[in-house]
Amino acid sequence: METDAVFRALADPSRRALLDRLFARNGQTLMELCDGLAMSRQAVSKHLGILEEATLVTAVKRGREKLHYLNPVPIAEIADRWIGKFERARVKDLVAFKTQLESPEGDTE
Amino acid sequence: METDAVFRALADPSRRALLDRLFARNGQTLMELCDGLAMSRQAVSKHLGILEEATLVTAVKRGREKLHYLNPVPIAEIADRWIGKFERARVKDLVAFKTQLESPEGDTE
DNA sequence: TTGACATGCAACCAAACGGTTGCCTATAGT
DNA sequence: ACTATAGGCAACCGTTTGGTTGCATGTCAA
Repeated sequence: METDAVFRALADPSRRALLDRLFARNGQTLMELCDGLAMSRQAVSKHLGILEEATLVTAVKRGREKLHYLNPVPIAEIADRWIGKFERARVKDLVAFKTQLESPEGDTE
Repeated sequence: METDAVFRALADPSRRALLDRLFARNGQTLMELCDGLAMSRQAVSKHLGILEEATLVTAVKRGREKLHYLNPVPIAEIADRWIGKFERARVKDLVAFKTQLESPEGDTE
């Protein structure tokens, strides 16, 4: 897996927002994903292209539309292979504790 | 936590390499971290500044040196709060896929 | 105290990035 | 057949980014 492409794709808040939207409802078209965002269709299309290149999003053409699907596997791989090595065990309890302290609701972003 | 700063800090391969180095041996000085990298000292210093701003690295001055320490908490928090939900999505999808395999007609509920 | 060493600061530069606009292609609906 | 709709492509633009160089500051050691 090209780890770098995944990290760079995740670096932009608009792209993370797009992943959030696909997480909320999978298989959306470009137009649907544009809806409500303060960006041109072409900007969203570029972001989706970057997400596709990082294999975080898979797209299927259906007629004149293009349906976009979230692929969480690369993220999970990063969590497993890269983040996991940073002393997951030692920190796990601390995170749970800190999370509870900071915001019982938890922020998604 | 400023999630965005962490994601942006992680987006650069040189910075991830620096985290790797600190993971291998914690508490290194700027000079030590420069060693072997094809970059000027100032470039490394900038990277460390960005990592510090993202709270991924903590630094302590000791005399004329500055010791850098890896702080894995922000990474673990991301894994927990943000990546975790996509992992759950993956599990869900796998379950759905498996269900469909087992009963192609779909469940009657 | 003088010189070497570790780091900080600021200006500068090319390249990448996020976004726009304009135009083109293909499919759907009437 | 014609028109509206969904999307793609490419040029362009301002800002950020990753890097450099030059100089300043602070600290150790002789």
